[in-house]
Amino acid sequence: MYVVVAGETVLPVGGTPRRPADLAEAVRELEAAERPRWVWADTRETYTPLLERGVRVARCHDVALTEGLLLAYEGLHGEPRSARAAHARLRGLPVPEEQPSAAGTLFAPEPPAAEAVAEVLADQLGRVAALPEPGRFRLLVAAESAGALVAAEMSHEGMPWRKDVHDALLTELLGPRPVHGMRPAKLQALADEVAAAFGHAVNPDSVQQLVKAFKGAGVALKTTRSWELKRVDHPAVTPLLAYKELARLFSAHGWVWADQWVRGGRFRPEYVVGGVVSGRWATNGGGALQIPKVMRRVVMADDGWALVVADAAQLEPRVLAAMAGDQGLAGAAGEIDLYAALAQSFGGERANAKIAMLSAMYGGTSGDASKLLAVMRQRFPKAYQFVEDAAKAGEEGRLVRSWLGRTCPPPSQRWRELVSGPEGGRAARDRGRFTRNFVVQGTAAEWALALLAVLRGLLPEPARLVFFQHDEVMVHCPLEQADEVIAAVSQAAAEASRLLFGATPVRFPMEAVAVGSYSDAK
DNA sequence: TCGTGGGGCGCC
DNA sequence: AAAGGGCGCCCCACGA
Repeated sequence: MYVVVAGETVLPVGGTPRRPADLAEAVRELEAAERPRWVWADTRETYTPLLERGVRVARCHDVALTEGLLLAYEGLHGEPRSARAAHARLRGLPVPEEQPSAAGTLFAPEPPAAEAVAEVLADQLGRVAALPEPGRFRLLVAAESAGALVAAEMSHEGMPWRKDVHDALLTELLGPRPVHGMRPAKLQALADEVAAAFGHAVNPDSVQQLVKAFKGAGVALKTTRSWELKRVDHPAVTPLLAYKELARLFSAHGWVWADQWVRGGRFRPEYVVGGVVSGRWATNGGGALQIPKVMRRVVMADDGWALVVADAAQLEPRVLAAMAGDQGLAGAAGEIDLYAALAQSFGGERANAKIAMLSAMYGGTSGDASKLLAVMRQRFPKAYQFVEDAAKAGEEGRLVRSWLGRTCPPPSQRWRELVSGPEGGRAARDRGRFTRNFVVQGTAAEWALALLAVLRGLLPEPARLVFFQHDEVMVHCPLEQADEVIAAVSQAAAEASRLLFGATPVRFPMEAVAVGSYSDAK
């Protein structure tokens, strides 16, 4: 049973619309009685006010996300995908420009009428049914929509963040919080050391000034990337590397960041479901997916609570093994340490096995990669061919799809021009590396979404998902629930694997640990 | 003064 | 050890 919510209207599909006096209460009652699949134009917009009223729902169909998936499948990646745009397209009307949906939008358009949303839903269900693999795409739509529920819930709940511990950490590393516009003491000291090493003033944030200063000291640099600097013998290098590391902490996750993003002991980023073409999430401000490892100690469970942290081990090669149906690779992927299981195929070296797999999935060519890829081609021909085919499709300007049907963007006009020009080979190879990776990364993202959707349904009250980062989840729960949550994670991983791949020898281990602080995980 | 693009680096 | 894929965000430099 599908029930549309748009504005203040509730419309059971096939029934009559009504405008309850209290929308949240009406949703709560219907959820308890019928467990419908809720349909709305935009999950964050509609679901967040419900969450604020303490209403949670089990399932939904996000019309905009689904439209985006369908448009991409149809080769129309990037076309306006809002419910409003989809409805206009359906009626043959001019398609409105996409409005930015960031939280800060002042003049958001009126939500489309419930009837319009219902029309778009019917159209979408029809388009899905006509696909060659409707079952897979239905799973994709369900997982993407469940992801939208989780994202809204995590933004609402927030990740536990101890502002006092954060301040202490920053003070320890950088010195006390400076007045506005100043560098913290330890950062300034490092900047001074860099200048002293050159014998004149240099802004360590300026690439140009640094390259010039090193040139003056007889050191030719192409870039000032830290790995290149590490090879340079000059007294400025050590303080400069230290400066770069701390400057990043200060600017990206410092006091100003905390003032903006941490309230009431919780960090509340806005997640963007499907924000990455491969289906990974992005964030809109807050940098939640780039929290430096050194900062993990700041993420602490409340008193009497625990953080259950779990990440999927070697997810991408396992996904490749399952998709390609490569028996040899799938055999290795039946082990907990996939790379160790592959080592004997690659001269007994686990490290070589890892390089071979990563190079196959990313299109690597450097160092020993080509030699190791030749071994992979011989030992694991189906897996090798699977990513080669994806790369070839990309080079030829064709579309590739993930396991469930998420589709990469078509090549741009610019790319088509470039590819027939003198630098064409380079452009073609670049796109080949992208599509090669897309099929793997996209399917890994689908597995993770499925995991999230299942896990969400297994969690006991009042446990809450509070973080999700590509292949890693974090649950905040009362201490006494930790064991139950750990078991739920394993169960969800197994169920996600079954949902995507059915019976497969490939295992997707997801070991969860209960900790007091994020930094104590792994 | 503002927007944009590149360099650099955090995460997976 | 780095590189090969995907991002967001900071800063600087530059041009309108």
